[in-house]
Amino acid sequence: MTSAPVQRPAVCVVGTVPGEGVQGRRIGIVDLDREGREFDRIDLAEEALPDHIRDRENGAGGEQKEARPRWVFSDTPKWYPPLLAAGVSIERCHDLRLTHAVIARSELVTAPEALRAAADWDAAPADATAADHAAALFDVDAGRGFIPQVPHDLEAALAEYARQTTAIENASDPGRLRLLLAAESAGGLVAAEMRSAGVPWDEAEHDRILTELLGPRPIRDGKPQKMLAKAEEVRAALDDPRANLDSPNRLLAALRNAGINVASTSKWELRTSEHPAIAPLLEYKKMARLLSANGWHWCDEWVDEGRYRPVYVPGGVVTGRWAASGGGALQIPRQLRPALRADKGWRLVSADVAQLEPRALAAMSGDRAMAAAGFGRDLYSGLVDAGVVSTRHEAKIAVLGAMYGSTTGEAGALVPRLRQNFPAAMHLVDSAAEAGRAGGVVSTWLGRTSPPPGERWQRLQREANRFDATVADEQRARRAAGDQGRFTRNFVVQGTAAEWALAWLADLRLRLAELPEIGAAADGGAGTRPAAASGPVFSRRAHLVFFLHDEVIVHAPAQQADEAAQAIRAAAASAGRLLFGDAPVDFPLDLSIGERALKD
DNA sequence: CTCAGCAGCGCG
DNA sequence: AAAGCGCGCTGCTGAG
Repeated sequence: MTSAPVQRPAVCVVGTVPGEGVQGRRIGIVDLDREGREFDRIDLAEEALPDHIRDRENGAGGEQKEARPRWVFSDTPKWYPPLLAAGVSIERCHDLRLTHAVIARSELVTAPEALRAAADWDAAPADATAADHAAALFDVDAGRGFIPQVPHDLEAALAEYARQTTAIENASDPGRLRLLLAAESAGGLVAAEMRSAGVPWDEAEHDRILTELLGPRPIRDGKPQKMLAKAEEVRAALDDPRANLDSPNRLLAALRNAGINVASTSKWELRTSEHPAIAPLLEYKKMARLLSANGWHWCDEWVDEGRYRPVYVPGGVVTGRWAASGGGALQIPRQLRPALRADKGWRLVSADVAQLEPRALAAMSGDRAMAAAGFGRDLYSGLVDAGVVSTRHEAKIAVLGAMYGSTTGEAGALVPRLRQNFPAAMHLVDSAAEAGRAGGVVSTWLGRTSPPPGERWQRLQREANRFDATVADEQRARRAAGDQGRFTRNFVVQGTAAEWALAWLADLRLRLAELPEIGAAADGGAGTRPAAASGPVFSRRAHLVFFLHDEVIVHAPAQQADEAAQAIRAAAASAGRLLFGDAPVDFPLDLSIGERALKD
């Protein structure tokens, strides 16, 4: 056995190294101390990596738990899924691609030049789907449609890590940036872990819902019977037996022929008509949507052995929100929520934050009046009680209007009342909008910076400033400036809310990992869990299975559900303190424990 | 035939 | 007659 290392690494940089031995690819690992100096370097076969990392995480060789290193990865989706598949999870990482994306653009970074020059780090994430077909893409589509990946070799990782470290150290506020980057990287781990664990999904319940609403599953790709019947109902009401309901153009023509005067076939426009064809048509459209987006075909493709495994893309939205790339994780219709169902002997603990974005705004702007209006209660009702508006509905319209930049209609009429009552909050979003209108950038609370307007935007502004500019030129430019202003106005709020949510997620992840593993007996005995559905990492304790902007779902053994709920609450409180210190803003949760993940 | 762009609607 | 942010996905459409 090896003796305990004299020095404990703060950071371990992982990457591929040249030289393919008989055992396949080799992986290098460089240990850095707290000052970033290299003090050990090893290399090993790729197959040996999971065991090596497990040993280091478990403290083999005398390392204490507190001494777990931060693993530096080129791209978490490239390195972590194989570890999870081997039953290995890690505590902390530094994702070079995610970090690069933030700090190459952050206003907090004072010397971004070296980072920006390293353009090969400015790439799309490795995507499981793309990776599967990477070889084919190379052969067939070389140079076209190929998603560039970041470098995965050790030397490139070391060089980029050094550049990033320097940039962060020299930032105007390194602490804030480090907080953001740690949360961002932790998000990368969570996304991989959630995909590995999967959302427990009751396929029979899903089928039951579809059958109830659409009729039994049709053989082959036909339309289900209730949908066909509904279509006939519409055609009868239109007195047009050949009307095509699936083509917007032809549907519009059919509606016109029936004397229904609408300019488009969208929902809100159809609702204005009283014609007897409208009600069944709206029902038909809803059915068609359910069938195509989350019907049987979707279930076949995305649900396997009782687990729904969407692909998450952390940092996929410019504001810092996550995106999805496959499986539609961000748009599961509420109709289908009952299909989320805990395994036997387990529970789903679901929690969402009430009015996260306005709370983030109150906190970051230090608006004490707004914070007080929401403290310990529904923020919208708080606005009514404070006499700012007269109904909860008005409060919601006004607050959303303030954050989105509404100027007309009901929202436009209500926003000035917020400006009067919450000057600090409104000044923050108004300033952000002004910066955007002028072509500038804005930053979130922790330092994520908005992308500057593009070349098209700059051209429109130039054209409007020429001596021979037409009225149309000026209109286009003004319009584009307004759009950019509303974007930056919303960016600071949505982005800061996303930071709070990431901090919540990161903290929760660590708390859940501290919960004890339940014993084999407590696992429920025979047949309680689909054994193949998730790896050993997630089969014995509460773990995250779903995250959607301001909402988490934890799958927990029944006897651990209360502890999981407590962890969710504690993590929310911790996230608030971490970001906003002692600011008098709270982030109350709606939390429920049950076999299903039903809200309300 | 492929494919980018759009409409429409789901989510926050 | 939909105003006002950020997304993804599906199916239709018109162009090549």
